[in-house]
Amino acid sequence: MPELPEVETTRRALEPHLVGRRIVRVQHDDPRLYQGTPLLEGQTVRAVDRRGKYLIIRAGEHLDAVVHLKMTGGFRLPPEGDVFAEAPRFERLRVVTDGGELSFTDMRRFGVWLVRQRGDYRGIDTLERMGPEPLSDDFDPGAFALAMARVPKVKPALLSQHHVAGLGNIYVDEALWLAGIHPEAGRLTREQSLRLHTAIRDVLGRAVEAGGSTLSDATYRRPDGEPGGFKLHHRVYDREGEPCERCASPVEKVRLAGRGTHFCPSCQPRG
DNA sequence: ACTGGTTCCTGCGAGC
DNA sequence: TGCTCGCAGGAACCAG
Repeated sequence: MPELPEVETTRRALEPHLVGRRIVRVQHDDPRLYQGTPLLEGQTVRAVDRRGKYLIIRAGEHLDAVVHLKMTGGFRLPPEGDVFAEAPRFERLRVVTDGGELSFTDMRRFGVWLVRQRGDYRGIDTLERMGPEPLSDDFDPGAFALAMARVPKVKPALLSQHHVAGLGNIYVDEALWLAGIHPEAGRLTREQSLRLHTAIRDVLGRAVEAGGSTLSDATYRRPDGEPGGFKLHHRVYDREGEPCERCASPVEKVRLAGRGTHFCPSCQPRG
Protein backbone atom coordinates (compact mmCIF):
# COMPACT_ATOMS: atom_id res chain seq x y z
CA MET A 1 0.00 0.00 0.00
CA PRO A 2 1.30 3.46 -0.65
CA GLU A 3 2.78 4.87 2.52
CA LEU A 4 5.29 7.69 2.72
CA PRO A 5 8.11 5.94 0.80
CA GLU A 6 5.84 4.94 -2.06
CA VAL A 7 4.21 8.37 -2.25
CA GLU A 8 7.61 10.05 -2.22
CA THR A 9 8.84 7.72 -4.97
CA THR A 10 5.75 8.64 -6.97
CA ARG A 11 6.34 12.33 -6.39
CA ARG A 12 9.91 12.13 -7.65
CA ALA A 13 8.83 10.25 -10.75
CA LEU A 14 6.03 12.70 -11.58
CA GLU A 15 8.04 15.86 -11.03
CA PRO A 16 9.97 15.89 -14.34
CA HIS A 17 6.83 15.01 -16.28
CA LEU A 18 4.62 17.71 -14.77
CA VAL A 19 6.63 20.71 -13.63
CA GLY A 20 6.58 23.41 -16.29
CA ARG A 21 3.94 21.60 -18.31
CA ARG A 22 0.58 23.10 -19.07
CA ILE A 23 -2.41 20.91 -18.32
CA VAL A 24 -4.53 20.75 -21.45
CA ARG A 25 -7.24 18.35 -20.36
CA VAL A 26 -8.29 16.21 -17.41
CA GLN A 27 -10.59 13.28 -18.17
CA HIS A 28 -12.13 11.09 -15.52
CA ASP A 29 -15.15 8.94 -14.77
CA ASP A 30 -16.30 10.12 -11.35
CA PRO A 31 -16.89 13.78 -10.33
CA ARG A 32 -17.44 12.68 -6.75
CA LEU A 33 -13.95 11.21 -6.41
CA TYR A 34 -12.09 13.67 -8.63
CA GLN A 35 -13.65 16.92 -7.49
CA GLY A 36 -12.80 20.13 -9.30
CA THR A 37 -10.20 18.60 -11.59
CA PRO A 38 -11.55 20.46 -14.67
CA LEU A 39 -10.29 23.65 -12.98
CA LEU A 40 -6.77 22.41 -13.65
CA GLU A 41 -7.20 22.77 -17.39
CA GLY A 42 -5.10 25.61 -18.74
CA GLN A 43 -2.92 25.76 -15.61
CA THR A 44 0.83 25.28 -15.63
CA VAL A 45 2.25 22.97 -12.98
CA ARG A 46 4.67 24.79 -10.69
CA ALA A 47 5.66 21.96 -8.34
CA VAL A 48 4.75 18.50 -7.16
CA ASP A 49 4.93 18.34 -3.36
CA ARG A 50 4.17 15.73 -0.74
CA ARG A 51 2.80 16.05 2.76
CA GLY A 52 2.54 12.75 4.62
CA LYS A 53 0.76 10.44 2.22
CA TYR A 54 -0.80 13.29 0.24
CA LEU A 55 0.56 14.45 -3.11
CA ILE A 56 0.00 18.12 -3.81
CA ILE A 57 0.23 19.32 -7.39
CA ARG A 58 0.71 23.09 -7.45
CA ALA A 59 -1.11 24.34 -10.52
CA GLY A 60 -0.84 27.92 -11.71
CA GLU A 61 -0.70 30.73 -9.16
CA HIS A 62 -3.59 29.72 -6.95
CA LEU A 63 -4.62 26.08 -7.23
CA ASP A 64 -3.57 22.91 -5.45
CA ALA A 65 -4.64 19.46 -6.55
CA VAL A 66 -4.59 17.37 -3.39
CA VAL A 67 -4.29 13.68 -4.25
CA HIS A 68 -4.50 10.72 -1.89
CA LEU A 69 -3.68 7.30 -3.34
CA LYS A 70 -5.31 5.42 -0.46
CA MET A 71 -4.75 1.71 -0.98
CA THR A 72 -4.55 1.04 -4.68
CA GLY A 73 -4.12 4.44 -6.32
CA GLY A 74 -1.10 5.12 -8.47
CA PHE A 75 0.24 6.88 -11.52
CA ARG A 76 1.38 5.45 -14.83
CA LEU A 77 3.44 7.02 -17.56
CA PRO A 78 3.24 5.79 -21.14
CA PRO A 79 5.60 2.81 -21.53
CA GLU A 80 7.01 4.36 -24.68
CA GLY A 81 6.63 7.80 -26.16
CA ASP A 82 4.51 10.59 -24.69
CA VAL A 83 1.03 9.15 -25.14
CA PHE A 84 -0.70 5.89 -24.28
CA ALA A 85 -1.34 3.39 -27.05
CA GLU A 86 -3.94 1.82 -24.80
CA ALA A 87 -5.41 2.80 -21.45
CA PRO A 88 -3.69 1.22 -18.44
CA ARG A 89 -5.73 -1.29 -16.48
CA PHE A 90 -7.93 0.39 -13.83
CA GLU A 91 -7.38 3.85 -15.29
CA ARG A 92 -9.70 6.34 -13.54
CA LEU A 93 -8.29 9.70 -14.60
CA ARG A 94 -6.00 10.95 -17.31
CA VAL A 95 -4.02 14.17 -17.38
CA VAL A 96 -3.09 15.46 -20.83
CA THR A 97 -0.37 18.11 -20.81
CA ASP A 98 1.41 19.96 -23.57
CA GLY A 99 4.23 17.48 -23.06
CA GLY A 100 2.46 14.15 -22.87
CA GLU A 101 0.00 12.04 -20.93
CA LEU A 102 -0.23 10.77 -17.39
CA SER A 103 -2.66 8.18 -16.08
CA PHE A 104 -4.10 7.77 -12.61
CA THR A 105 -5.11 4.19 -11.88
CA ASP A 106 -7.02 2.90 -8.89
CA MET A 107 -8.43 -0.59 -8.79
CA ARG A 108 -10.59 -0.09 -5.72
CA ARG A 109 -11.55 3.55 -6.24
CA PHE A 110 -10.62 4.68 -2.76
CA GLY A 111 -8.21 7.34 -3.99
CA VAL A 112 -9.41 10.94 -4.17
CA TRP A 113 -8.51 14.20 -5.90
CA LEU A 114 -9.57 17.57 -4.53
CA VAL A 115 -8.80 20.89 -6.18
CA ARG A 116 -8.47 23.75 -3.71
CA GLN A 117 -7.23 27.28 -3.48
CA ARG A 118 -3.58 27.07 -2.57
CA GLY A 119 -3.09 26.05 1.05
CA ASP A 120 -6.79 25.88 1.84
CA TYR A 121 -7.23 22.42 3.26
CA ARG A 122 -10.32 23.10 5.32
CA GLY A 123 -12.31 19.93 5.74
CA ILE A 124 -9.34 17.69 4.99
CA ASP A 125 -8.84 17.06 8.70
CA THR A 126 -5.96 14.65 8.42
CA LEU A 127 -3.99 17.05 6.25
CA GLU A 128 -4.82 20.05 8.43
CA ARG A 129 -3.69 18.26 11.58
CA MET A 130 -0.75 16.43 9.96
CA GLY A 131 2.21 15.83 12.24
CA PRO A 132 5.84 16.54 11.32
CA GLU A 133 7.56 14.98 8.34
CA PRO A 134 9.53 12.08 9.81
CA LEU A 135 12.59 12.55 7.60
CA SER A 136 12.89 16.28 8.24
CA ASP A 137 14.35 18.22 11.15
CA ASP A 138 10.78 19.06 12.17
CA PHE A 139 10.47 15.57 13.62
CA ASP A 140 11.78 16.48 17.04
CA PRO A 141 12.61 13.56 19.37
CA GLY A 142 11.74 15.48 22.54
CA ALA A 143 8.36 16.65 21.30
CA PHE A 144 7.60 13.17 19.99
CA ALA A 145 8.45 11.64 23.37
CA LEU A 146 6.15 14.08 25.14
CA ALA A 147 3.30 13.12 22.84
CA MET A 148 3.95 9.39 23.12
CA ALA A 149 3.98 9.66 26.91
CA ARG A 150 0.26 10.50 26.75
CA VAL A 151 -1.17 8.13 24.14
CA PRO A 152 -3.22 5.14 25.33
CA LYS A 153 -2.11 2.86 22.48
CA VAL A 154 0.92 3.48 20.35
CA LYS A 155 -0.16 1.89 17.06
CA PRO A 156 -3.43 3.78 16.57
CA ALA A 157 -1.59 6.95 17.60
CA LEU A 158 0.99 6.44 14.85
CA LEU A 159 -1.66 5.66 12.26
CA SER A 160 -3.55 8.85 13.11
CA GLN A 161 -0.89 10.94 11.27
CA HIS A 162 -1.23 13.46 14.07
CA HIS A 163 2.10 12.89 15.81
CA VAL A 164 4.18 11.95 12.79
CA ALA A 165 3.26 11.97 9.10
CA GLY A 166 3.30 9.20 6.54
CA LEU A 167 3.17 5.91 8.43
CA GLY A 168 0.70 3.22 7.42
CA ASN A 169 -0.04 -0.24 8.66
CA ILE A 170 3.07 -1.93 7.27
CA TYR A 171 5.74 0.55 8.33
CA VAL A 172 4.13 0.99 11.75
CA ASP A 173 4.47 -2.73 12.43
CA GLU A 174 8.05 -2.69 11.18
CA ALA A 175 9.04 0.38 13.21
CA LEU A 176 7.51 -1.03 16.39
CA TRP A 177 9.41 -4.29 15.88
CA LEU A 178 12.67 -2.39 15.35
CA ALA A 179 12.07 -0.38 18.52
CA GLY A 180 10.99 -3.43 20.53
CA ILE A 181 7.63 -1.96 21.50
CA HIS A 182 4.29 -3.77 21.68
CA PRO A 183 1.68 -2.24 19.35
CA GLU A 184 -0.78 -1.93 22.24
CA ALA A 185 1.73 -0.31 24.58
CA GLY A 186 0.60 3.04 25.91
CA ARG A 187 2.18 5.97 27.71
CA LEU A 188 5.67 5.22 26.39
CA THR A 189 8.73 5.98 28.45
CA ARG A 190 11.17 8.53 27.10
CA GLU A 191 13.59 5.73 26.19
CA GLN A 192 10.92 3.85 24.27
CA SER A 193 9.88 6.98 22.41
CA LEU A 194 13.43 7.82 21.43
CA ARG A 195 13.99 4.27 20.17
CA LEU A 196 10.76 4.54 18.20
CA HIS A 197 11.77 7.91 16.77
CA THR A 198 15.01 6.38 15.50
CA ALA A 199 13.23 3.29 14.19
CA ILE A 200 10.68 5.33 12.22
CA ARG A 201 13.39 7.38 10.55
CA ASP A 202 15.43 4.28 9.87
CA VAL A 203 12.71 2.20 8.25
CA LEU A 204 11.21 5.06 6.23
CA GLY A 205 14.60 6.41 5.19
CA ARG A 206 15.75 3.05 3.89
CA ALA A 207 12.47 2.46 2.07
CA VAL A 208 12.60 5.87 0.36
CA GLU A 209 16.16 5.22 -0.80
CA ALA A 210 15.00 1.89 -2.18
CA GLY A 211 12.21 3.47 -4.20
CA GLY A 212 9.41 2.17 -2.01
CA SER A 213 8.45 -1.43 -1.56
CA THR A 214 6.01 -3.63 -3.40
CA LEU A 215 4.55 -6.47 -1.39
CA SER A 216 3.50 -9.73 -2.94
CA ASP A 217 -0.13 -8.84 -2.29
CA ALA A 218 0.04 -5.15 -3.10
CA THR A 219 -0.64 -3.34 -6.31
CA TYR A 220 1.76 -0.47 -5.83
CA ARG A 221 3.99 0.19 -8.82
CA ARG A 222 6.23 3.05 -9.67
CA PRO A 223 4.87 5.26 -12.46
CA ASP A 224 7.21 3.56 -14.93
CA GLY A 225 5.40 0.33 -14.11
CA GLU A 226 8.28 -1.25 -12.23
CA PRO A 227 7.67 -2.63 -8.75
CA GLY A 228 9.32 -0.83 -5.85
CA GLY A 229 13.04 -0.91 -6.55
CA PHE A 230 13.55 -2.99 -3.46
CA LYS A 231 11.36 -5.47 -1.76
CA LEU A 232 11.55 -4.25 1.79
CA HIS A 233 12.78 -6.96 4.04
CA HIS A 234 9.80 -7.24 6.35
CA ARG A 235 10.63 -8.45 9.81
CA VAL A 236 7.07 -8.97 10.99
CA TYR A 237 4.56 -7.79 8.38
CA ASP A 238 2.94 -10.78 6.65
CA ARG A 239 5.25 -13.15 8.54
CA GLU A 240 2.75 -14.67 10.97
CA GLY A 241 4.10 -17.87 12.51
CA GLU A 242 7.61 -17.36 11.15
CA PRO A 243 10.50 -17.00 13.59
CA CYS A 244 11.38 -13.53 14.83
CA GLU A 245 14.79 -12.59 13.46
CA ARG A 246 15.90 -11.38 16.88
CA CYS A 247 14.69 -14.09 19.20
CA ALA A 248 13.18 -16.86 17.02
CA SER A 249 9.78 -16.69 18.73
CA PRO A 250 6.92 -17.10 16.26
CA VAL A 251 5.59 -13.79 14.96
CA GLU A 252 1.99 -13.22 16.08
CA LYS A 253 -0.85 -11.59 14.22
CA VAL A 254 -3.78 -9.94 15.96
CA ARG A 255 -6.45 -7.42 14.99
CA LEU A 256 -5.94 -4.00 16.48
CA ALA A 257 -8.18 -1.07 15.62
CA GLY A 258 -9.48 -3.14 12.74
CA ARG A 259 -6.07 -3.74 11.21
CA GLY A 260 -3.90 -6.79 10.84
CA THR A 261 -1.11 -6.25 13.37
CA HIS A 262 2.12 -8.24 13.39
CA PHE A 263 4.58 -8.35 16.26
CA CYS A 264 6.95 -10.54 18.23
CA PRO A 265 5.37 -11.32 21.61
CA SER A 266 8.75 -12.00 23.13
CA CYS A 267 10.87 -9.00 22.19
CA GLN A 268 8.04 -6.47 21.92
CA PRO A 269 6.81 -6.49 25.54
CA ARG A 270 3.70 -4.59 26.55
CA GLY A 271 5.40 -2.80 29.41
C1' DA B 1 -11.26 14.74 23.06
C1' DC B 2 -10.95 10.22 22.62
C1' DT B 3 -12.29 5.15 21.05
C1' DG B 4 -14.18 1.66 18.25
C1' DG B 5 -16.94 0.15 14.47
C1' DT B 6 -18.49 0.81 9.71
C1' DT B 7 -18.07 2.25 5.12
C1' DC B 8 -16.20 3.00 0.57
C1' DC B 9 -14.47 -0.73 -3.48
C1' DT B 10 -12.83 -4.77 -6.04
C1' DG B 11 -9.42 -8.43 -6.99
C1' DC B 12 -7.49 -12.27 -5.05
C1' DG B 13 -6.54 -16.47 -2.59
C1' DA B 14 -8.16 -19.94 0.56
C1' DG B 15 -11.30 -23.43 1.20
C1' DC B 16 -14.87 -26.47 -0.10
C1' DT C 1 -12.70 -26.96 -12.05
C1' DG C 2 -15.65 -23.56 -10.26
C1' DC C 3 -17.88 -21.41 -6.75
C1' DT C 4 -18.36 -18.52 -2.37
C1' DC C 5 -16.44 -15.90 1.11
C1' DG C 6 -13.29 -13.29 3.76
C1' DC C 7 -9.53 -10.41 3.53
C1' DA C 8 -6.63 -6.42 2.30
C1' DG C 9 -6.42 -1.21 4.67
C1' DG C 10 -6.43 4.93 4.56
C1' DA C 11 -9.25 7.85 6.29
C1' DA C 12 -13.93 9.89 6.64
C1' DC C 13 -17.76 9.33 9.30
C1' DC C 14 -20.70 8.18 13.13
C1' DA C 15 -22.09 6.68 17.67
C1' DG C 16 -20.90 6.17 22.33
